Amino acid sequence: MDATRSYPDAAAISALLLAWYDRHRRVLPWRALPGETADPYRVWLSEVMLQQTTVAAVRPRFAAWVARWPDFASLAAAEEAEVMAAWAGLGYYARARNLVAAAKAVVADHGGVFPQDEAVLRTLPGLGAYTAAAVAAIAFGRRAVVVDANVERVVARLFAIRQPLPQARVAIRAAADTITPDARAGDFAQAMMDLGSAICTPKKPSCLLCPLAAECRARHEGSPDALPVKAAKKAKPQRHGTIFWLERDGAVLLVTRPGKGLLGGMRALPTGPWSDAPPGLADAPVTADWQMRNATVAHGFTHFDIELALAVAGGQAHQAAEGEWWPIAELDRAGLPTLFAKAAAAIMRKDG
DNA sequence: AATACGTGGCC
DNA sequence: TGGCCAAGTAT
Repeated sequence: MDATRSYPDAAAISALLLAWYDRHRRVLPWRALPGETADPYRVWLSEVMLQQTTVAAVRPRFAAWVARWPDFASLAAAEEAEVMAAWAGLGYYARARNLVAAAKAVVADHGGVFPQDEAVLRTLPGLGAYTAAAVAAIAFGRRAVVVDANVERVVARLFAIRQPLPQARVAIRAAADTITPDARAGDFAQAMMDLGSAICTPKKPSCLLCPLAAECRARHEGSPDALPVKAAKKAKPQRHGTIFWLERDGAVLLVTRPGKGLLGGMRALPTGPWSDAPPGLADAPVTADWQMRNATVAHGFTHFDIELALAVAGGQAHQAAEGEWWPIAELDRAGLPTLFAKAAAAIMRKDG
């Protein structure tokens, strides 16, 4: 390249990237086709579903969701338990609670019309800095600095920002601001994310296919795959617990977990305390002839791993238990988080 | 600022 | 196969 020219060059980047996007943009169910107007509800819903969640996982869930709750009004009127069950398996369940709360706020506080202003969007539950900016840009064409993990990676490489994350976020955001155009802000944001997803990947980026290669400082300096630098991960603690499977007349006892915290608001199998050592039969939901199974269920959360023992009882009369008796044949429809779906599957396999 | 908060796919 | 990673938010 011309050594006398400075790079990365903001105007060149947005023009090159938008031209690339016009040729290579992904077709996604929530994304407007060229010339179409985006549906703000669908944009918002997709952005929330996509928080820390892959396109492949979201795709079928998005279709089912919009078939059931096609707009803010229907979602605002939905039964919370049904919403939580519909979210089961997607993780980060506060997102589902916040979807309902935000839909109610749109109806109650904004006349049923989704606000277009980034700062107002930011006040809705579940819309943080990223999502408010993404919705403002993608749904409403507002200029907004949209920074997700893809943009962080692309920008860290374009500008060769070597400070480690998360401290680099300030510099990355400032750099992203300099390359965000006034026009086609939504396309620019989606283009950055498509580029990060398909070309400027975390490992083995395809620089030979990258429309921004000539503008990329990390590329010129030799090792774009080394950026962004990330802080070392902490070790995950190992915890232990017991899941209690109580059967009666072809039904199993389910509880609803407290509204906040881990798996908050979700249907679940009863568990005892989760601790550093196997707790055995402590805190069983009722007094019964509990039998410990040999197998255990292992599950990894973001910040700890857990191994759960399985205790089974049934077949005799016992005291009233708190919860719902759920037909085992319909357990698929209970909306159990993956951890409990795994445990139920293990128990019903009989090897559990 | 640091931590809590899920899950599935990929290599 | 186990670590890494994903269109983050709330507190």
